Amino acid sequence: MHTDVQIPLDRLTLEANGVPIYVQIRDQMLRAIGEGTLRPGEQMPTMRQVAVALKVDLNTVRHAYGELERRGAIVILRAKGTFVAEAPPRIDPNDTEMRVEELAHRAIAAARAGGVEPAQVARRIVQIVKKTGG
Amino acid sequence: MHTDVQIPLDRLTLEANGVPIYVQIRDQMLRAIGEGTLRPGEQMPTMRQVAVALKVDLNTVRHAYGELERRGAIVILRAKGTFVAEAPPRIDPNDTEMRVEELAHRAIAAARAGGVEPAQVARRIVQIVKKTGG
DNA sequence: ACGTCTGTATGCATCTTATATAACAAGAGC
DNA sequence: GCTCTTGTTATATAAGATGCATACAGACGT
Repeated sequence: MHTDVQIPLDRLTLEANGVPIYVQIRDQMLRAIGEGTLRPGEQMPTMRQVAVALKVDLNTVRHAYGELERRGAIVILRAKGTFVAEAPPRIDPNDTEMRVEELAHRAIAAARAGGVEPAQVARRIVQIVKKTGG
Repeated sequence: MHTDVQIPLDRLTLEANGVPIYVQIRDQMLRAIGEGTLRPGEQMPTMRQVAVALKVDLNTVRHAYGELERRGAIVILRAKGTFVAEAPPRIDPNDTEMRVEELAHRAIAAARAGGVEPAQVARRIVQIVKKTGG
């Protein structure tokens, strides 16, 4: 095997700032996916690859990947690997509505906690999506 | 006794994202100080005020304040209160911008993972913020 | 002196994080 | 079939984070 997914492996870093390791991994991966550094369907770095690269325990990486899966960002396939999730089919308009609501509130909370104007984040989202296609 | 320091107290929020509480408090305070919302010499919210406002243990707040002191951001005076240091650590000018970038990308990833158009979430954010004030 | 506000400190219980080790299970390729 | 890779699970251990309760100590205003 040599389909090397090292693109995001090199960017992975850990800071000793009190933030749990699995949170740092989870958030950095999430960002990589949002950026398009990792594209839908693409293989993610192996749990063991990440564990070795960051010198952390396999279970810690699993914790991070588990959260990403619960959020629908990735799909974990036993014995095959983990992959960036494809856009799931959304048929129920009501379901979509609620999801949007929740996502919006989450984003607002995150922005405020980060000392940032939510509207600014919203504008940036539109900007990025417009440029990258969405 | 009423020199109200509630300015930053209202802005304090806690997210259930795996980041330790004391880290969230520490970083939000650090930012408030760095961007001048809390000015040098000004009194900080009392540890107990923060504890009550966030419904968190006093020791947890103390942990956060302890780190702020070690970083030279604040000065703790027993029985008197805690105050913003005269020369608090400067904040990276690009900090806000980088944070926006991070938040935007994460939001995009979260939206797509939920099968939702990021732009739709962005619109809803603006809508909510406009109504609620922010 | 007294009461009240401030930070400081301790003990205990509980949950979470992280590591280390080890084994197990399923797909892919030879 | 065998082997390699991948994720999965389990156990033990240590350290850290959080809460709750309780107490202590110093400064200040009256």
